[in-house]
Amino acid sequence: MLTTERKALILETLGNTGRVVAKELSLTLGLSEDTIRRDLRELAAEGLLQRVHGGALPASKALADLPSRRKISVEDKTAIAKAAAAMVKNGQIIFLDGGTNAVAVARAFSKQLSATIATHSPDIAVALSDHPGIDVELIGGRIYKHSNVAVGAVAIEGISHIRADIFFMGVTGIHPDHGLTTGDREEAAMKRAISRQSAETIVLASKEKLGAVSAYDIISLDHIDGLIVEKSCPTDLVEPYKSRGISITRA
Amino acid sequence: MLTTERKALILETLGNTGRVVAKELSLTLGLSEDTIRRDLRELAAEGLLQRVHGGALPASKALADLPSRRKISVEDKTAIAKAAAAMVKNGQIIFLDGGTNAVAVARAFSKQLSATIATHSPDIAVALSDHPGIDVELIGGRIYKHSNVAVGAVAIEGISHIRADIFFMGVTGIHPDHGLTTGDREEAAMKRAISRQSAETIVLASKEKLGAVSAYDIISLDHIDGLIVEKSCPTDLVEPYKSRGISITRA
DNA sequence: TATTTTCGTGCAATAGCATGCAATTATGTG
DNA sequence: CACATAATTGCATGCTATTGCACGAAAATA
Repeated sequence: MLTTERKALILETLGNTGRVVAKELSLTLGLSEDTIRRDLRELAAEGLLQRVHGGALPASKALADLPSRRKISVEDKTAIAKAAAAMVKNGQIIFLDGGTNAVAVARAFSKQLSATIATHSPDIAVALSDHPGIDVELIGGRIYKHSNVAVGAVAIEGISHIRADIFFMGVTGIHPDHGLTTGDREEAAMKRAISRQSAETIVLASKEKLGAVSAYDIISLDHIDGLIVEKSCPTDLVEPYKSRGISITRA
Repeated sequence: MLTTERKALILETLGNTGRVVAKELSLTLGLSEDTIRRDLRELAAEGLLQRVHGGALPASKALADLPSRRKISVEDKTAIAKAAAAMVKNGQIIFLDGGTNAVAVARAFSKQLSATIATHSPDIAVALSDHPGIDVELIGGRIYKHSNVAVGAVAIEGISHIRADIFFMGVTGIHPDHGLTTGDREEAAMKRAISRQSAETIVLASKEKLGAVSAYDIISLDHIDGLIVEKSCPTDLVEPYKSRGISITRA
């Protein structure tokens, strides 16, 4: 049995049944579990499936999609979130982006904090609903399913009436030459509009975002004021941003 | 059974039914309660659900916030919700109120339904985020903590630009003489504004609301078109509304 | 208050994992 | 064809994750 053939078979099985188990595969195919595990590891590295203890699950299914994204370095994400949350002072008005990073920031706010959080993400609004000191200003609009945030003309209009002290922005790519980018045009427009209304724009950049470039431009690096990265992030990766006068926070 | 798969299943069950019980899960899945409890604890740590004694509730705070309210006849509520959801036809524009009743309606929409749902409740938006056929139009504004919905001038303004086919309204009181009432002034204003923009206004009235009166008027009975009550509701309680030409649906 | 159910923690057994290594089998290359 | 190189595979090793059980604490219930 050819390796490639076997991998195709694994993916096919996964597609049909929604899951594969390493042990079962080794029995079915008459190979050691080690080989199967190796295959699974490689397929996972290619992003074709999601590796879990005991086997694998589909990579793309909405059900499997979110938990896997969530799992990418949970500790690091909360570290970034804590650092961001600590920057907020009482009485400030903060714009919080959508996305898992931003939800982590919302969760990280101290219960003593008293501030106003503006957001176009219902998830953020829900996450903050039991926070006694925080006023939430929700931006309405058409909900863009892919990332569950409000977008469109209504949302842009809503943003234009708020001026914030800080905008905590999530991105999918930050690159020395190409600046900030994200995978969706509408979202890019939202981020751009929010940034314009904010005194400071600070980017939440988990490791995998540094040096990455996505399809749609948000803004150039000139427009951002700060960058929060993990402590574990290599110095040379952030150097290009530091030299442009962007303040780096290591969380 | 893979651990990850199991956790996904728990979350799915939670999404469908609004609650999970540790003991039931252990029986269903053939695993010890310890394992289930461990899963629930971990999911809670990730913020994916809210752990409670005996099981777990959805993470969306405002929904689980009032477990006392929730305990009041869960089946009846989903029956009302199902009846409401069944009234919606493809292509319609629906206004959904905030509150537990309305969230139940959102959950009850068939996966085949293709419609636009406008709402000033982030909880509704989140509940509908994985529904493929539904466009969500979110109304922004200041979030009113008590019930977790957008209120205020911005919200009223947002409503004024949408015209809906049906408004499913939640109330805290419906009375033959005093009409529809609710416990908060801002909310009353929102409901009034939404009702004005909707061709039909239908009230979701679980048993305990009938004959009850709260502090703030919403609108008189003349302005409502339908009433959905539980099947178990005594006939004489709904008679006053029927005689005024309001169509009664028993769920 | 008394009783039962549910929790959380520590613990041990099992299953699954990554890594390095050696043997075998393809794949080039002269 | 001969030889070197690379890929593939299974095995041994030490490590991690998962699970069920026991036991005392906490919470619900009567």
